[in-house]
Amino acid sequence: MTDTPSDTDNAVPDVSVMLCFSLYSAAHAFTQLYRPLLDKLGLTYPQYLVMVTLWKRDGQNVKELGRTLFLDSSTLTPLLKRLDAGGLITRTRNPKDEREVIIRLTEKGHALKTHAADVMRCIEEAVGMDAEAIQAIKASVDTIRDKIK
Amino acid sequence: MTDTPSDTDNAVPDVSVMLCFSLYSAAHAFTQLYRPLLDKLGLTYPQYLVMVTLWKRDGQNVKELGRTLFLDSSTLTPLLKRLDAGGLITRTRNPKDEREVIIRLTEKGHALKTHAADVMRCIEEAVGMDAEAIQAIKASVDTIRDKIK
DNA sequence: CTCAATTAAATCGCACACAATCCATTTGCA
DNA sequence: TGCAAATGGATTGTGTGCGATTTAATTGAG
Repeated sequence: MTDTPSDTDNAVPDVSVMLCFSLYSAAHAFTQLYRPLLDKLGLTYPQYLVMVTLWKRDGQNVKELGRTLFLDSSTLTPLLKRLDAGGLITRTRNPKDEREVIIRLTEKGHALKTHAADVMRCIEEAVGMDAEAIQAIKASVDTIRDKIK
Repeated sequence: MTDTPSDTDNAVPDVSVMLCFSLYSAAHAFTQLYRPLLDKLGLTYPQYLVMVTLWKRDGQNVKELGRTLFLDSSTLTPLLKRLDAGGLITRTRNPKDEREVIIRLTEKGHALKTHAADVMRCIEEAVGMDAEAIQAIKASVDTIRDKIK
């Protein structure tokens, strides 16, 4: 029996060497970074992602939003209800196909886009890397995500 | 008014160009990849991270686990209670400092380590990249996480 | 034309995350 | 020594995520 300090087992990988943990903890760190900024807009981070998606293209249904964000209706429906309750969006059935629910920005929801520009600037500043370096990392991460999806 | 297809606003960034979204979606993709493998062990992904940490070094308190995993007691306490209920760990106050709760693997918790090796092999195979490429990406992601922490 | 298969949302149950707060123990300084 | 500050966990409340199931609308094969 070798007596190592604090019972360390060197045959077992630490979480710190696992790529999945890097992504897990980095994603959480970003959520934390966004939180104080988004608090001012009354949004959570996933709600912000939905708003960004709608600012880009208004009038999408739940399925389309889900394809973009990799989320399904069991996550989106309650989230969208909260945005609705906050007066940022409306949810109406598509008359052409009553199965679909079309999400549309309200005036208030549209107006919030102005403040979002500040948020993005703050994030860029916090990351503090040039656009090329960021895009290179992003491309690598996307490659892995698409491989395991 | 330019009439673009589907009301697309090109002045707004899509989530697909945001690094934070890449990390967010890649982290979720990993959780999905792990799920069927961990289901066989009766673990969730965060529970697995705790077990990996304990397999590496047994007998840590909640604070230490939290520092490693970037989680606090409000997340860890309920999670550890579930591992306790599942017979994988024990939770006992430190007699030297009654504020601390020491987490120790049970026989059953220790035994699970054997199966974990299979899990890791499956994950590596699914990612399908050489160790060097993975470590390069991991290093970049860690750099960003540490910058924004 | 009809009814079974498919599709889109919603619902339910469980397990994270995390801010805010509370409680018990320990520490440290006046 | 005594007591306020600090520390480690636990608790509460809100908001995701997601598997499994349900409901309603549409589609398509016979």
